[in-house]
This record gives sequence, C-alpha cells and structure tokens, in this order.
Amino acid sequence: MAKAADRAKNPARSSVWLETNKRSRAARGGSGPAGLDRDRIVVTSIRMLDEEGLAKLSMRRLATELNVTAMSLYWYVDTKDDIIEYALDSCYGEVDLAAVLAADGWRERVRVLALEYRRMLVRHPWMSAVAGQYLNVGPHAIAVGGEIHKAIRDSGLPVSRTPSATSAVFQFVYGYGTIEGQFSRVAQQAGMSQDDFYTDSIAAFREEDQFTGTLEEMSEVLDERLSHGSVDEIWDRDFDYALDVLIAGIEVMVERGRAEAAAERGAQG
Amino acid sequence: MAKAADRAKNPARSSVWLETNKRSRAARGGSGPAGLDRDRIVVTSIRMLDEEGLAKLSMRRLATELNVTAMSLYWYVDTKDDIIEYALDSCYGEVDLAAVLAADGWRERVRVLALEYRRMLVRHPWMSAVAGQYLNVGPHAIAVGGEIHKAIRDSGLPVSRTPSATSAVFQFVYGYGTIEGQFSRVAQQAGMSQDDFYTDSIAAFREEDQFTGTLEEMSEVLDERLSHGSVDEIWDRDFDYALDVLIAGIEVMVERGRAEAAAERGAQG
DNA sequence: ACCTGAACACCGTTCAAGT
DNA sequence: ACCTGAACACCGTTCAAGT
Repeated sequence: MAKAADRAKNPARSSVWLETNKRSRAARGGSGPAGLDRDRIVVTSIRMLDEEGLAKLSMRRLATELNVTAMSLYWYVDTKDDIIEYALDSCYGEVDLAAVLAADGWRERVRVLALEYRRMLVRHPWMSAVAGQYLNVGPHAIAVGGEIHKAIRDSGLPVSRTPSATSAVFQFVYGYGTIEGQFSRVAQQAGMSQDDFYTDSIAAFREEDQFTGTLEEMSEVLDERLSHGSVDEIWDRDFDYALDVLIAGIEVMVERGRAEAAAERGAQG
Repeated sequence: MAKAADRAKNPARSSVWLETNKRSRAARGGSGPAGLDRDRIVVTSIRMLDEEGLAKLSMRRLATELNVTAMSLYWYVDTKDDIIEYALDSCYGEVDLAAVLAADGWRERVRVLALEYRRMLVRHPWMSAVAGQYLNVGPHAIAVGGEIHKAIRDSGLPVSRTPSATSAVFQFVYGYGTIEGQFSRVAQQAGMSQDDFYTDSIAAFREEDQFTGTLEEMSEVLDERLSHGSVDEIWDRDFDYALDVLIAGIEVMVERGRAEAAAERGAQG
C-alpha cells in the first residue's frame, strides 16, 4: 500500500501525514532485531543532512550509518521523500513555543517566533531548499503555523488580512534564514570564519570587472557594514530592523483598517 | 581546467560567472556540426525544467532532446550545475527593467519590481528551490539586484538600513512567489483548476481528525477567502496588501530616522 | 573543434527470499 | 515481523577515441 507510484497520482494529498498514504505497520514503538525504528532513522537523517547536506544523503549511506542495508529502511518508510518529510517536521519541533507563550503582547510574540524560526533554518540549512516541496502539515509544523497565525491575528488586523500579513512576516523570515544558513554553511565548507569569508567574497567580486558597473552603486553599503561590527552582529541587526519595518507596517494598517471601519459606521448611522 | 572537482574546493568563488572557473573555449558564438551551442542548451533546459521540474532534468534526457549524446554537453559546460546556473540567470533576464524605470517614485518602482519578480518565480517553479544554492551573480541577476537596491534607497532610508529593508521586501516576494508557483504547479499536475484544488485540499484537511485542534482556529479564515473571489484574485489581493504593509513600514522608519537625525543635530548645535 | 562509446561509481526502488 | 541479495532502470562524470 501507498507505494511511491500511488503517491505521485494524488499530489494534493501527498504527505506522510495524511491517512491516504499513512501505513499502519511500524509506525512507531519498539525497534526490531537490528535496533531500527523510525525515530532512529529520522534522527540520523537530520544529523547527516546537517553535516553533509541534502545532495549527499542517500538511502544506502543512511543505511550504512545505521548498520543495516538500504532495503531495511523501506520497512519503516515508503520512499526517501518520506524520510525528508519526517525530518522536516521534526525540525519544526525545535521551535520553542513555550518561549512564545511566555512573551508579552503580539509584537514580542512575533519577534520570538521569528527568531526561533530563523535559528532553526540556520541550524539546518538543507531545510529551506526542501520545505517548499512538501505540504508541511506534520504536527510540529501545524503547531508552529497556529502560533504564527494567532500572534498576527492579535495585532488587530481584520481576519481577512491576517494571512497576507502573516505571509509578509514569515516569508521574510524564511528567506532571511535561508541565505544566512547558506552563507554560514559555505563559509564553514571553505574553512573560514564568517568575517573572513565576507571580506574575501567582496574582494573576489571587486576583482571582476564585469561587476564594476552595478556593484559600484552598492559599494558604499558594503564598506559601511563591517565597520559596525562582525558579520554575526550584522545578521542580527538587519534582522531586527526588518522586523521593526514589518511591525510598524502592521501597526499602520491596523490603524487604517479601524479608520475605514469607523467611516463605514458613520456613513451607515 | 575548472573541473567539477576543482570547483568544490573554492566555494566562495564557485560560479560560472567568476573568472576562476570560466572556460575560454565555446563560451559563445557559432554552433558546431550538431547545431549545438550554449544558448540552445540553456533554452532547452529551461523549457524542460518548466514542463517536468528539477528532479526530471538529467544530462542524458537533455541531450536526447537536443539530438545529441550526454557527453557532448560537457564541451559547453563543466557540470550540470553550470547549466542550472545559466538557466537561473537567464530567467532573471525576464524581469522587465524598462517597466521599472518607467514607474513613478520609489513606491511604484518597488511594486513593479516585486510583481515582475513574483511572476518570474511562478513561471519557473523550479527556480526557488535552486536560487539559494548559487551565488546569483550572473549579469541579469546583478542588474535586477541593482534596481531593487536603488528603488529602496530612494525611499530615504539611511544607507546602513537599505540592505535590511531590501531584504524584508524581496525575501517576502521570493517566498510568496515560491509557494504560489508550487501551488499552481501541483494543481496543474493534479489536472485541476486552482479553485477546485483549493477547495479539495481544504476538504482533505478537514477529514483528518489530527487537524481539528489547530485548524479550527484558522477555519473561519479559510472559509472567508473563497467568498471574495477566485484563488487567482486572492493571490493578487494578498500580495498587494503585503506590499502595502511593507511600504507603510518603510515610510514609518524613514520618518523615525529623520526624527532621530534631527534630534542629534539639535543636541550638537 | 566538436562529438561519441564505453566505463566507473553511484542512485532509488522492487521483489523474492531468508530468519 | 523484520531484514537481506540480487536485479532494474536510472544517474553525473571521465577518458580515450573518433571525425
């Protein structure tokens, strides 16, 4: 049941989290003679993905890491995609929702959620490339999505506008976490600190005469940045400021919405 | 020269657009006996990527489409990654920068750029998964980046803040274009209209009792949406509103920046 | 200068067979 | 119930050889 071939026929419901595809056996619980179970598979996958990246994860290499043959894995999952979907949701579980609940007011809740989300993406740089390809409807992803929705809703925006505002905030966080994660991963691969990597990259671009036209414009910006701190500090500072922009924008739109609603009531009464 | 193995050793400069890797021969110009050249390779790649997605593009299938063997491609590019990097930059070339220049004021320029960018991502749903993996320093990508920078700079924000604000706006657009493209691609694969696919998906989720907890919260939002138009209209409406939020936020921060600068001058003078 | 055939070292997945 | 060996139909890339 729920073979890879079947899965492809119904993309709308194509997720390990939906009944149509879920397999009954081996879902969880005790491990077999080889000490294998789905949890161990997922945990090991995440470690390998963090260390070596998406491209290097194969069923055979994963199996070797677990002291088992590749075919054993297929007792616990239907496809390699399933493993990645489980890994994805497991990472969403790292978002500290207790810290969100402890935060005071929607602004602070949005900030905490954004920071937790960003940090998760940076810890697992393979996530961003993959998240868009799945429905992201695992229990942890749904829980995070629910908190995001509630935080934005509490701003006072009309219900019809919360999805849009949510999207503005968290698509930004997603994109920001993606490039930050990419940057730190590539720097690490090059065996450099982020600071060295930054200055080295800029130097490389300046050597290219093809960039002298357009990059000149941004040159003063690039120079200005490192004078204000390390690359790590710049990531934080830029992130905080962008959240300032977004929160200020939401505040304005809340006010506009209230003014419009009042005008409507005035016209009616 | 510039083999795949060499490339991996210097990730900071790992791009077909940087001298270190660029190969001199066959860069452009007339096609060989088989009618092959790099432009044809890139154009065909983009068509195949649009039609069948990233996973299905292989050197062998691409070569077959071009009536040639896979190995011929290696005369024009060093690796499969190179082809994707060329394809990526070629797509950035679809952004209509003339329309941006024709727009009046930074707000309108930001809107036109955002819309052009979003449309490009929806036309080529494979782009989002891939863009983060490369440096994106091809001529077209750089040109687009330059216009984005200039539009945001003209808002009057301090130079030190433009990268952050740019990131807020265009990471949002990137994320938004990604999920919109994903949605339309999956609907198309399922052979459904976007509207049918939307209602069908929601129905599928409602059937799952695991979602009754968290999804209940968002239920009213989901219902509200389709009463206000087609899925296509919702995509447009949400996008416009999110840009309203972002532009309003930038306006507020410009004001704050001016107030702070004035206070500083007052304290000094 | 441009293109190919054969080969290498990999993939994900299936299926029948083992314990 | 859980795990494996062998096999299928693929990959990207290299290298020596063709024209």
